[in-house]
Amino acid sequence: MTQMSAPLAEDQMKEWSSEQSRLRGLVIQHDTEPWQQDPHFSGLKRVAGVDLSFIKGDDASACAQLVVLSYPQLEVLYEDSQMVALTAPYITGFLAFRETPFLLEALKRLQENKPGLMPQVVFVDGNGLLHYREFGIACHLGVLSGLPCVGVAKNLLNVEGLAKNEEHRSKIAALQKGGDSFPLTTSSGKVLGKALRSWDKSSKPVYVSIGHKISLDTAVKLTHSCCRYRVPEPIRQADIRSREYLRSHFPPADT
DNA sequence: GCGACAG
DNA sequence: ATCTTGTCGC
Repeated sequence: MTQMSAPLAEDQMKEWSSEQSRLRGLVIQHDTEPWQQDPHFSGLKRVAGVDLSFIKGDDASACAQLVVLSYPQLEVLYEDSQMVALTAPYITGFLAFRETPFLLEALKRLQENKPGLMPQVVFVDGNGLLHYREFGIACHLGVLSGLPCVGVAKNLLNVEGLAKNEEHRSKIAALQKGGDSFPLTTSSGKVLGKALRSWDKSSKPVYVSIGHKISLDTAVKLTHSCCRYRVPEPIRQADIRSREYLRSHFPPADT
């Protein structure tokens, strides 16, 4: 009889690593949709954002959020908040194994309840190809859902020589206005993403990378076009609404 | 060995 | 991710 046992953390990470390497080959790094070819993204009507928010002392309970916004108006057309019980811990490089299952469930609910509102592209809070094994959560969600995805991280993941060193800070300082960007090139010369000044009033950039079914330049341009503030509106709305859900359903513990 | 490390 | 108010500036 085959015995199953909870793998040690290190073995679990090895399994996850090979899973990421396997799925990495399924990522499509070019524009596959008609609207992506158009200078003004004509034909793009719905963009989504996903995020998970947690309660302070509980890292196992979270509110999984999916929002669909109109484009280019960026008004919320659909919202889904769902409390979920996470099983996987947060380990840098393996964020997808912790959060993706619940994001896929949210997309599934959308498909069943409002199929007409299925998004044409999903913004994910985190990285895509800008990852240790070039398969961050944006790629993971993209490959498993089949939807075009863009990864937008608020902090730089230190992969293959990328770091917030002097040279990096210098390049950031050179970003003059919203829309300006520079490539994030690894020590081996590969471009894994771009640092983007998402709007005029932010000195701190966001890190954009390919998730699935979109080119890097299109992802950067689209991200900029979805920014009212530093963080793309779809992700920002998902964050705001999931936190609001927690505030109203799980009031801070009193004395 | 030490530090760094998406959310 | 989360703990946290006001404050300075456009």
